[in-house]
Amino acid sequence: MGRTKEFDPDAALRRAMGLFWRQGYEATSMQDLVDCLGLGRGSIYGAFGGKRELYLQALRRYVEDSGQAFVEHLSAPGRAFDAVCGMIRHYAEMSVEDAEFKGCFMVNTAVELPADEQAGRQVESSLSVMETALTSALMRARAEGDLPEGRDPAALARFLVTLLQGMRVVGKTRARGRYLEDTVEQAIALLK
Amino acid sequence: MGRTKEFDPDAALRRAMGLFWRQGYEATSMQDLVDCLGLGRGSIYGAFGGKRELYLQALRRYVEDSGQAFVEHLSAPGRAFDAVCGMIRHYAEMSVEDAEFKGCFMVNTAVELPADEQAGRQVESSLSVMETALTSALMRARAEGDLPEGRDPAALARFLVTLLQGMRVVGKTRARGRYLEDTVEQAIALLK
DNA sequence: CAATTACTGGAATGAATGGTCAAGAAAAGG
DNA sequence: CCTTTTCTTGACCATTCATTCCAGTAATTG
Repeated sequence: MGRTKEFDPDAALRRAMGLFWRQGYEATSMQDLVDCLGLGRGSIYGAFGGKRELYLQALRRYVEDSGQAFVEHLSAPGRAFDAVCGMIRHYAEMSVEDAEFKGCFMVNTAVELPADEQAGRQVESSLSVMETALTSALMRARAEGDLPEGRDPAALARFLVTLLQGMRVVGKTRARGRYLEDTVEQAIALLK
Repeated sequence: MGRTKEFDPDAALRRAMGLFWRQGYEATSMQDLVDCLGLGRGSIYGAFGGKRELYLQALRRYVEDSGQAFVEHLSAPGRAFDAVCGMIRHYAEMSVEDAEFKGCFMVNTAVELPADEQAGRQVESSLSVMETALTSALMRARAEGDLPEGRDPAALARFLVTLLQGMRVVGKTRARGRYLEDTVEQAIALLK
């Protein structure tokens, strides 16, 4: 019933995500979104609600997508220990290759909107996914004999979650190269 | 020669710092600043320039003050190793006690304004101060026999800088307690 | 005590903000 | 085909934005 949408809401959400990710919430105006999405204001409000609702939907999408990729990486075939090390290296590579200094959308949100309850819930869910995936990977690594006895996989996982967020912050500075190289090296040394 | 200022520019800058720190750059309006500083618009523009100039001056002040405190903590009398551990614990405590979820003004800036050259320079100078102070503390710790042989103080310092930034990010979430406790514990275990 | 100089506080500015709305267009159901 | 329902477009709204400006005021200098 009724007229069908002319645009792809999924593609529009993806574009909005990129814009919010690059510019942040406050620095992005509805006019920016109109220009970027190629839609009229009315269409955006009709499809997504307001600016904040659009942001939250974009964030949700980011959290789901990146969370899935995170879990997949850590549960890939092969030794879990190598997967964990690979993840740490991957974070450094992502940051160094990030020419736009976008960083991580989730970290950006945690920093810019710490008081927003709904955004906060998504940030915490993202951290939780990382924690769980890392914990189970580290438990597997221990079973595979790659993790020294006496190490607590859950505590180590939370430590790594914190460290990865730090890499995303340092990755937004121009001095990131020096910091990230050594961070990767030292973190991996810790695990051994 | 002319009328003297009725307000204390230093105190005003401090108040502005608190406001930008709490709210971020974009989310803080000149009206907010007028209300918070208790000054007329003209006085603010006359004393500090515009909004961005005021922000940069507030940031500079933060970077200088916190940098000095950082260095002082690490060069206090006593074993350097304990000072480093104390600093890690201090970061966790600061974050947990931060009822307003302000986080670190420098981290907030790095995340919100990664493309601003002047802000970036101050962020990098802040990281550099931390790196230097940690490196020299770790060298002292090694000389005092508290750091295992074969550890590279400079690389370890850069690793710790990254980790501390991560603690500030996680510290802006409501789940910070779990993460920070384990992060402190694991980081100190790494040093031993 | 002038004259000078700089600070003060609020009015005024035009642009930009997020959000609404109505008129028209297009698709689906009957 | 006609009605119904939704979508699209762009004009429109009140509000807020950063900044400028100016008339009034106070302190210092000679």
